[in-house]
Amino acid sequence: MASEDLMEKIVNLSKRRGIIFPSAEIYGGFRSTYDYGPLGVLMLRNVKNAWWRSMVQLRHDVVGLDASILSTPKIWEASGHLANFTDPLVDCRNCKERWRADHIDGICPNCGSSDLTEARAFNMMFKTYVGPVEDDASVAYLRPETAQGMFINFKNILQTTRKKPPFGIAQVGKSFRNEITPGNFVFRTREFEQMEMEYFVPPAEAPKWFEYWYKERLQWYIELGIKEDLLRLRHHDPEELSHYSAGTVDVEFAFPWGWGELEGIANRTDFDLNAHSAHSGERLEYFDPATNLPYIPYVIEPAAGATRTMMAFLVAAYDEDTINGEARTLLRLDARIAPYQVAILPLSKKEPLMKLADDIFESLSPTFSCDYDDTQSIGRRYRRQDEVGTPACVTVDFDSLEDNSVTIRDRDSTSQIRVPIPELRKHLVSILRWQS
RNA sequence: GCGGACGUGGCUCAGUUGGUAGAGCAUCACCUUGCCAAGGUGAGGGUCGCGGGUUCGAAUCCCGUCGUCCGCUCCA
Repeated sequence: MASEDLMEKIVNLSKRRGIIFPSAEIYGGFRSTYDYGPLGVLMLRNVKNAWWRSMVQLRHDVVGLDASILSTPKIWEASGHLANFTDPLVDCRNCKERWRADHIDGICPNCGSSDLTEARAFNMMFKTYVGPVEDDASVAYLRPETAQGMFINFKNILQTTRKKPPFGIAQVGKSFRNEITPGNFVFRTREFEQMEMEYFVPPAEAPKWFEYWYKERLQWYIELGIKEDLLRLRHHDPEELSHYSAGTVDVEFAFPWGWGELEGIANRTDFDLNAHSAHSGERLEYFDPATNLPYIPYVIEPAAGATRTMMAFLVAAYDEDTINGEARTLLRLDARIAPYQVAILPLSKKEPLMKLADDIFESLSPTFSCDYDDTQSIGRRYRRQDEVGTPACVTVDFDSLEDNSVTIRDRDSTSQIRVPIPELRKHLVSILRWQS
């Protein structure tokens, strides 16, 4: 498919089917904000749950956290974000180009003019005031990353969970960055959701775990159905490393406009624990009983964007094919990511067919996210479900009343099987490889 | 932030040289059909992004603003 159309199709589909709406449309829109609709909230939650499952639930060496978004400036002084998230920018009055003030010498590299505006500091953190008085003492920031929550709780978690390195702290939540240029739909927004894990290891083991995690994280996307050739690992050059990083590998996805980062796996060394130790006066270290010596662990951080990952799943799943000469749009989503796993479709609105379909919905909905659709022709309803990636449709027909069986129709192949209603749930669990 | 293009019902769009809005699809109701959409009848839905100006009169002209896309810049 022509890639230039693909993004447009996904944006339209998102709007049309209640996945993602541009926010505040009735007020003319509000840049870089999006609202996740009835299907989008299901899908985004599935992405986050799949991450949590693999990073926390299935591991005994990782625990969870949900830290505060509002945060004291002290955290960001220590982390370096107050200093390093600030770019001084100047504009050239002559040719209108904009430059980083610290990258040029008072002369516009484009036209040679020295008629530049004053340098304006641009900090990417959202600042606000806590309490009734807006003075310097009441300044707070919305966190630009969730990671610092893990570092400032390092001691709490060490003391309450009996964990010892190597161990991790994971968190899913919103972060805020006042990006100069948001865009590409939900790829870069000023409010976004992160899935981050800080994995604390003995310093000598850092390279080993760094490699372990970026390989592990790449596999996660593949395992959830993104084709391998749409993914790649990219090692950062030394000069592009963040202020805290001794090494970074990005997991990138082939978006319609090019490769884009889904996740960064960074070796943050002991930068953060050191910095918070120094600024807070608390000793953020691990006492190693083997050597009788304390040490400051190194941190390997896999940090993923939940919202852009959801978009990657949409892009990767989008497909158009032909059924009986008719074009069809479908999302080939893994059952774990799809908004609905199952749609229950009574062939007719006549009773007692509806009652039977209701009963089936009731029996399946505790296990699966289910949709229910009794409008218009059955073919149209299949197409509707295809379009939002529902992997299985359960069709209740007149024979069901006689043989106590229903049809399961597969999204990808459109093939059908007939199963007895008492065995329906079991069949679906098996077909969808459902695990929870 | 700069430059360019654009902004008409949920979606895709049409609206001639300014005279007070249309289509297809979608949605809803009823009928029909009854396993892979686009049969029938009917219905709802737009002060043409928003604000101001010019004009007897503006979706159509002008200004501002908000938003989208592309390029530049920027980018944990």
